[in-house]
Amino acid sequence: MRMQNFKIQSSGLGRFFGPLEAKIMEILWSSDSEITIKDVHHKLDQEKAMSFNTVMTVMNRLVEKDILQKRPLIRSFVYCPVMSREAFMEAQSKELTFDLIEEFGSQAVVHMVDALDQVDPALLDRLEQKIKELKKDR
Amino acid sequence: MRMQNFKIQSSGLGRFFGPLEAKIMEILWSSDSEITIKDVHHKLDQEKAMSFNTVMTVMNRLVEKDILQKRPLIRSFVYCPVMSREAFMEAQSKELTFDLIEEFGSQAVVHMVDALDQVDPALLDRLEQKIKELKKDR
DNA sequence: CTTTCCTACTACAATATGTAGTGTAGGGAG
DNA sequence: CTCCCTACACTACATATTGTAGTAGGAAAG
Repeated sequence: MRMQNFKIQSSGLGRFFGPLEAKIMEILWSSDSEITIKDVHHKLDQEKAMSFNTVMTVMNRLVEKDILQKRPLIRSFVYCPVMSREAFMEAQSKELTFDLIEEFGSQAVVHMVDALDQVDPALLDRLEQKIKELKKDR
Repeated sequence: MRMQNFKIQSSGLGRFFGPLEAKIMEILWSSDSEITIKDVHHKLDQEKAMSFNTVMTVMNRLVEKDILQKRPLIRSFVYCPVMSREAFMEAQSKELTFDLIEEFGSQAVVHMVDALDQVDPALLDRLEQKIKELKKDR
């Protein structure tokens, strides 16, 4: 699974997926086990009328992109995410953090401190601690 | 100017622009003053044959996206970036760092330490110092 | 054997980007 | 004063991504 874009304007899953894709992933990750298109369609259809085929197309595209797996079952298929939501978020966080530092280097460092301070100052302490831990292990 | 995407797979300006857009911005930012489509086309054309109109279209799209400015001159137009390359990178770095922390919170913090350590350990010291500075000012 | 249902295939719209042709207006050459 | 050249505007087409959905086919169920 290889994400292409981090959308700057969006938030949450919308940063990585289209709007419908995001809703579908939300449903997949919320359901504990494997799930059929029918199930997903049923949930989406309650919010907004939508063709079964629309859901199927998008889900199969997610399979092509290695974000979902598709397994044949009796007379049907079941779908499930290749990664858990947590693993996905973890992987993206890692990838993006690396990219950010590769791309912007020390510029990013300055902004990190500001950003952490504004979003949640407690994270600053956490970061300071993490740095100390790493240095101690040397 | 509002960028939409940060492309995870690319690097440099290619993270924010299409391939041709990136080359054009490269040229614009390399030239110290205002520049015509003709100039840009001339430079690009040496690498790879390309229509004047292709360059014009892409440059005018960049104007629509508020990335370039276009000023009428005698019998022609001159183009220049709305922001310097430095300002652009600075703005993107800031935006993305904020987004990253908003989106991933403490998860990002953990990855930051790892990423900094791998990309350039000296940045870790810089970060530690920055945190101390901020805390002292309280 | 027919109906129902799921899936595959196909198709179309909108947006983003790369690519380029045609049309046009106005300044400069003769 | 007329004609041409050039730079620009407008239009068009290709590919990719995403949302949307119709149609057709096959298999199961009755």
